[in-house]
Amino acid sequence: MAKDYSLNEVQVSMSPGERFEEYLQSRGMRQTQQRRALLELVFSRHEHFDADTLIEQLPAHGESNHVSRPTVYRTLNEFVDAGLLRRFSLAGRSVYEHDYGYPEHDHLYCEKCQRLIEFQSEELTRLRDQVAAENRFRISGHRLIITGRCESCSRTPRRTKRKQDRI
Amino acid sequence: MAKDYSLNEVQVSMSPGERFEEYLQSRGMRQTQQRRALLELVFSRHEHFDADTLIEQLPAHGESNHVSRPTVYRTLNEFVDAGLLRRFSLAGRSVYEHDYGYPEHDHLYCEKCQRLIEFQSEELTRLRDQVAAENRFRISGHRLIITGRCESCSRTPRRTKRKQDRI
DNA sequence: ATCATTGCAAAAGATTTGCAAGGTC
DNA sequence: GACCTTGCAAATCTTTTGCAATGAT
Repeated sequence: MAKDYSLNEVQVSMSPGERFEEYLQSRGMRQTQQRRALLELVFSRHEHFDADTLIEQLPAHGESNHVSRPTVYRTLNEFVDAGLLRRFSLAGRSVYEHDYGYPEHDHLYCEKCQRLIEFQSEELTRLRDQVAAENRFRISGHRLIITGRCESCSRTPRRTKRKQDRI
Repeated sequence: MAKDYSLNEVQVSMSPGERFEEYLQSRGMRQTQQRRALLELVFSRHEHFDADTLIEQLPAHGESNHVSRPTVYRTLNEFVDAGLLRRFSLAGRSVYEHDYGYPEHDHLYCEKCQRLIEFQSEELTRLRDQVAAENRFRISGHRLIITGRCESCSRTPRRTKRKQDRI
């Protein structure tokens, strides 16, 4: 299910931390405890996450390395700005994933277990470029989400009624 | 820019109104002034819209055929449920478009003028089905959004800094 | 010392919900 | 008349912001 990260890794010269440091310096911004803690947490694993999930995984309010909610949001925006993370909207909220050093890919989204499964397709890139050319459109990116049920959830009876999905 | 609706129209036996009526009856729900007004407005033109835009286009508070905000949201959910409208998330809010009787398509999204341009691609459907098959994934639908700049916005200098997009 | 950053509280934007009054079948 | 719907107000959820205190360079 999870893609083989190393096989398709894009060549990068800096670690996410180094790249972020450069980003901060170039803008007169500062290294802080909070930014370091979040960078570490975010790049400690390769998963999709939203702001709330990230906050849950942070040390609790009061413990060291805790980061307040507004700062989490602020820093996620910085990561996106710095090209470290990519963001997209799913079911009404923002979902984040690694961007820096990670190959372009798209997703299968299981409406039952809510899991995102990655896949890569060069054909899609070609198709995308062709459509854009036909429409004289200057591409900055794309996002394909195929919705449905993953293999294991297909074996299960119909899902129970849940809050309507807003893809 | 706008697709030729009639050329690719899917064969349908009922009008949106008839279909919605059937949906209501089958669930013991009622025809109301508000549902009629919204159905009429929504199917009077083929455009993408969000709840707020729709509300702006409704008769003002006090005039006949006005519909309250909560009822607009409730009814949009019903339209989606009834298969009349399709919904997706763009820049943090829900966008709606005709579904019933309208062919499957995808979008180019101009980050500058925020316009959605439709396109159809059978190749994409094939690609999607193939990816799903490879992952033993049972498809219910998909959504491809190509972001960038439309032709006319490409001729313009860089866009001014705006609230970050959350595709 | 200067100026960016944080946390708090509060605001803001989108959407939903409880409930009493009103409308539809 | 039964019971679904509406509108209002208020709640909820996600994300942002003003501002005084704190921290980084």
